[in-house]
Amino acid sequence: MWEETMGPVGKQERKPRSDVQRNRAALLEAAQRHFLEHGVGTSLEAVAKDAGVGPGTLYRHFPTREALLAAVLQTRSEELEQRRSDIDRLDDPADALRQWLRAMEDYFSSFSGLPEPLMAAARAQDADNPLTVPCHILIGATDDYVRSAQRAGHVRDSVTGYDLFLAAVSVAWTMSTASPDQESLERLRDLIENGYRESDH
Amino acid sequence: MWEETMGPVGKQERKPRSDVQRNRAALLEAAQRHFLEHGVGTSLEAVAKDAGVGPGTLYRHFPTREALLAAVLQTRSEELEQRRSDIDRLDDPADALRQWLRAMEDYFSSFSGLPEPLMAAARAQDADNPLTVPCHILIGATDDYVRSAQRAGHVRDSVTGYDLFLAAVSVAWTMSTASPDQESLERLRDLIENGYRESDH
DNA sequence: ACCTGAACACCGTTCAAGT
DNA sequence: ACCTGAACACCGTTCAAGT
Repeated sequence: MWEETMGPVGKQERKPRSDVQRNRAALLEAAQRHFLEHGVGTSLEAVAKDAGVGPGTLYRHFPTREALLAAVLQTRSEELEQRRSDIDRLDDPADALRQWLRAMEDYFSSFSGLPEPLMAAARAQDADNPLTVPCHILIGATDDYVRSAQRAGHVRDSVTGYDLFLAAVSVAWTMSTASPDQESLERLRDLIENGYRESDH
Repeated sequence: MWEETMGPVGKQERKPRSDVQRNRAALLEAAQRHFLEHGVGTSLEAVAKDAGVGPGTLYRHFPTREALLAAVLQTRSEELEQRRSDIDRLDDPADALRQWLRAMEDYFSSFSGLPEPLMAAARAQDADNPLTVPCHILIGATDDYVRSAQRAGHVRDSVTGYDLFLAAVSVAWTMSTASPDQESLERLRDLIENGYRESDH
């Protein structure tokens, strides 16, 4: 005695049952809180309990930890998109690239342990990984900034957006794992910047 | 009815019971195999079973996963030491530094997942972490190579051994997590080398 | 269709009982 | 002193039973 899907097309357009919407929202809210407090490896059982649902409900909504993570990251992705439109107003392409790399670092630092699954999703092979999409968007954006800075003669021709994406994830991972002092962190960023910058600038 | 420790000094000098030696050796052998096959996060229960001892015996010998890991890494550390003495025979300090960084990368790639606990141990605060000792040795060695290359004018003055240690661990982590193609890996290494190299060389 | 929660498997860690 | 293995706690994941 339940509603039928409308047509042969895969996507059923509307009418998610109200409890479904409520459960989904509660799961996302609880998951975000637990990711923030205990990192991306937090107990999913605890998330479900905190959302007031059984573990089965969590798995029905989000079949894998990555699926849940990707959904929770949606908000952060929108923040990053916002920041990107600010960066795009800058005149200096070298400055834009630098700020974009910092913005990505912040994004990668949203939850402790986030660099690991993101890095794993960055390889094109994992097409079924829900985190692959945001990764590829970021790689593409980085590539835009890199090309723009290259046209202005600020960045070596051999450097790609993928390279600097990898570097940014690495820095975020180093930050969260080794938690180096501020000076070391600055020197690490300088190292990378010197690495991609064209020498005569 | 067991043998007493000899004096008030902490370390009891000799005579570990023969079964103790055997158990320790079996644990190390099994652990190395499991670390190689399943990474540093492998099941300790399985290691104990494979060594033919109960879980309690494993914990008695190696109170933490890091302690077991540090003991298993001993062999690799000796290999690295050997490689170091080869590198020390090189004339070009820049070449020596480059080869040393590669040697460290190989060391960090001994087992999948090794970069994570090593990075965590690199911060001086974790003095009780058994992995801190090998880390500090490596950082010190890297610093020697960096200074030597700096004296020859090959490396920027602002760069430290710690920086390049962090970079090497990051590269190893990127390799094992994102497993990039060979080209990306080369470009990542180039990025770092361009980052620490003095421009006029 | 969706939810529930019991059930299963697996693992880390401890500790009382043995020798 | 050292070993054993049962015992406890915790978690991921599935699935039969409900609505």
